[in-house]
Amino acid sequence: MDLERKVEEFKRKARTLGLKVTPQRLAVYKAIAQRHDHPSAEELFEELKDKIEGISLTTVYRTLSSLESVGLVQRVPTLKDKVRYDARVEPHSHFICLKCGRIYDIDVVPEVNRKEVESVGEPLSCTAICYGICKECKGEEV
Amino acid sequence: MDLERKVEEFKRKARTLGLKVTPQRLAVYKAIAQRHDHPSAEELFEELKDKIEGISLTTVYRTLSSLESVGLVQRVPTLKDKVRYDARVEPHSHFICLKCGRIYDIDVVPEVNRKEVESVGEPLSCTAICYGICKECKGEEV
DNA sequence: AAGCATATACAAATAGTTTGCTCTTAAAAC
DNA sequence: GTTTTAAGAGCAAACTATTTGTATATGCTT
Repeated sequence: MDLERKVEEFKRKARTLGLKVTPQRLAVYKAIAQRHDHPSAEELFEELKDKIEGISLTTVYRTLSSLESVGLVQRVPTLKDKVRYDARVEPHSHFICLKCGRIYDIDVVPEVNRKEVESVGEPLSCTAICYGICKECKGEEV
Repeated sequence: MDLERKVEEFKRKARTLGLKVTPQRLAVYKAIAQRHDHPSAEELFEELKDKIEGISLTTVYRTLSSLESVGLVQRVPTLKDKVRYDARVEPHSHFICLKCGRIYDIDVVPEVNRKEVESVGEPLSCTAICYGICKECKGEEV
């Protein structure tokens, strides 16, 4: 889905759900929808602070939290003490590089033993995390 | 594997790897090995501060970090801005309750499309995260 | 038993995130 | 289009999670 369409869908969905479409929110959403590196609030703010006048780190935090609450973005599981977000909300998985820490998207939905999962609770979705060394880092090892 | 044996293995492995076995480290390891709720440093400290004289939060942080570096404990992926640890280092997966946030162990190793993963890098291990509502929370919903 | 490298406690620094309050603005109602 | 108003934004300050500096203490090799 291209950016244009994602943004239109964003506007429509946000308004339907009672979220005002402000320039700041639009900017945050566009920024995150264009990136595939699952940025943190801080990183998004760094990208936007010079481009968008009148945007604060607080707003980025609040925006991400609003968008998350209506399902327009979602958090990605990490090993670090920092929250990262993804505008891609369809089921997919991640590859975490153990060397550089980068998180890549992978188009994979894991197969798991349903019985085992259901022994704990009712599953709604399932994602995989693969740990390894990314090609970028492999290249540097030479 | 029972606790006794895990602790012996811990002592042996730690010393081999150049980590001194101190009362604090032993206490932290025992505490985390007995729990299955993937505690944070703070939570372990809360559990230990009255039982073990002379243990500080700083030590718990440094201990976890040392143990992690030699593979005696590992971090568990979360959505929060807080690091959680697991003394169970064999491959397994997790179930995260979307209501209470608890993280359960599940004995599952996900099947994923290897080709897709390898397009990003060289995978070393793979784990699944299932999101849903745990039985505990289901029970309360009545 | 002694020596030394490593670990510990404490306090202070840093990083990430949230909150309170006042001012502003998107968008619904007119 | 203007008005109205509930929701959003900015700033500063509070809070929570984690790390670091430094002086003292202690496992463990010899």
